[in-house]
Amino acid sequence: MYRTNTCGELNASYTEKNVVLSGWVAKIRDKGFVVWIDLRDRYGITQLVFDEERTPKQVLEQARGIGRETVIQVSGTVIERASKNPNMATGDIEVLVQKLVILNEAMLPPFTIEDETDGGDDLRMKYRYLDIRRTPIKNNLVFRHKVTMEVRKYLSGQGFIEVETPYLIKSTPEGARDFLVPSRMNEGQFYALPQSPQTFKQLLMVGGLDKYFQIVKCFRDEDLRADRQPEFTQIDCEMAFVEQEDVLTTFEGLTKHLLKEIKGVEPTDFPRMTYDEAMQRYGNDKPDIRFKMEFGELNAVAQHREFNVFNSAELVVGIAVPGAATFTRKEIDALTDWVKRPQVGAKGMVYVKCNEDGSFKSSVDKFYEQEDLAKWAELTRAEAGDLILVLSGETNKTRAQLSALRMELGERLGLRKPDEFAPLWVVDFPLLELDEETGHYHAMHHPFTSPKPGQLDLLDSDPGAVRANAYDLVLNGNEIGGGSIRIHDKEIQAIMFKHLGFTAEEAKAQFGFLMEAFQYGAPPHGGIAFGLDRLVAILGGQETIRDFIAFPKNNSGRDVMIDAPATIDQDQLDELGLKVR
RNA sequence: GGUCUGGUAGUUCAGUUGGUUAGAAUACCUGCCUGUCACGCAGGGGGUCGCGGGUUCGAGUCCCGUCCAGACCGCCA
Repeated sequence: MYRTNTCGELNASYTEKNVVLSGWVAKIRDKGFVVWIDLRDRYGITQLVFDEERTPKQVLEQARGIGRETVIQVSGTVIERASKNPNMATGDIEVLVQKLVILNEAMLPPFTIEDETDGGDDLRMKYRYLDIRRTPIKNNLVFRHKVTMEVRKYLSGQGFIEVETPYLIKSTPEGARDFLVPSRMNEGQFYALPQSPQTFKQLLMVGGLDKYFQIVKCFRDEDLRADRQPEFTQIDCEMAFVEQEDVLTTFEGLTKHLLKEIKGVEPTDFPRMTYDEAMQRYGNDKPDIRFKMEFGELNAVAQHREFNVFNSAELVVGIAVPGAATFTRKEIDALTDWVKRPQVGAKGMVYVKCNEDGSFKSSVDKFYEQEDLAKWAELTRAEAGDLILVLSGETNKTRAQLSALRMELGERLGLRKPDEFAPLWVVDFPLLELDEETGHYHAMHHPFTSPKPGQLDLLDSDPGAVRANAYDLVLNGNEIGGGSIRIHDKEIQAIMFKHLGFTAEEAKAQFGFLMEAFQYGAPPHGGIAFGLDRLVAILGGQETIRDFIAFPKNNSGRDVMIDAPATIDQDQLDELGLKVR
């Protein structure tokens, strides 16, 4: 028997009991007459004690020579500590060791296995199995387990069943790039790994399963970010005989359940905002509504003077930064430089300080009267002591720039509190989006999304104006879920494909199986998919998802631990009929 | 595809205007220490300054190229 107890459970009630513990040597404190070893396992740390009076001499010497991260097994007696440590769960006791067995020696680890490690990200990823020994990472993985258990519990309780769908499927030209898998038995042909189980879950609805979910890996061969991995996990859901309202209600329920069970918070009903409103008020389709700083459009009160920058702009829009009138000229210049960086791309920035005495001091005093600036303050809901920042230019770009500035300031001013949760639904997304490079429209969500009733005719006259039965669940400035009511009619699906630039032949080749299924009695259906990694990270109060994934990829899509991707043998290539350029 | 930041001891970092033998902390090793828990004290070992080229009397420092890492833009139906 390797252990009678774990390193996290012993306390004063075990005093005088004989126990066997196994774990890793986290730390040795050799005080001469006495040696302490912190023994660590998944459950916690228990202090082992060896001394000159009570420990066999040979065991004491053994303890002195042991290295960090060695795996050991000890037998001994639980005793009350002479000096207790109230900061640890097992701090009242220690184990007086009589026998020590080295189960496996360890090389010196390249970084310290402590909560605040000295290891950088690169090293931690290379030795991820050591990183996982650290409490913060271990806790993140346990936390993720809790979230997925609650998801399964809740959805199962609501009558959903979990169904697995295939990972080896067919490549589709739309959307993200596919990861491809060559088929040995069908030389020259390839499977693709699914970007999502979209069509399969729709076919499950045609199959009559009615309520489906799956916690499932999805794959997209696109560049990574702090919150984006090439393989990631979705909570994928679909329901039959539902309208948008049914889906929103069901998954607002799931989200509330998670917030309650995981974070102990009970939010009110989630606010809803149309896409257009979100863009107008926050310049963003996933607004962080934990803080205000809402956009104020200033065209009407800023385009009647001799300031040509504003007069020639499609949009003049500002935000009021709370309490920021005290910013120095240097700080404002730095902010101006920040919005002028290529990543943001603003040409310049106008500021207005709202002084405590009700007067205004701005960078455009030469052009505007105090009463003009008072109107700006009114429209941006600025109060005395605030700083109004104004950008101008082409509408979409300017909104994106001001939104980036708003998020940055929210971050800097500490308004994006990780323990506060502000969910909302963004609804009525556009059905189509114009690709500025090609001049073609493509589906904003995906090609199976249904347009709002009665808007089919608009597809020809004004495609950009058609709204979809599509919705996103937004939490703290992150899209954590998105879905739609799907098309379940073959004719409408055919019209959609046509507007997306598919010929009838292409549509049949790519999605003929789906169109065919629709002819055999497809029920009205819709669903949603949550990004589990992102959801877990946000619930855990962090924005980077890597520490909530056991073995994540780095910035360039590499697994630096196993060193993948890698080249393969010529034999393997030959067998697959492949030639590498 | 692009923008920016970084790469110096096992690790995390400092290194001024280009100037003598490249430092600190931590980790590691040795010794001491009668209750530690970030133990303490004394001593010690440890460097291809990412790599290649250039400028210079002289390069960790400046220039060019390149590789690696991170953040972001594009991209992510």
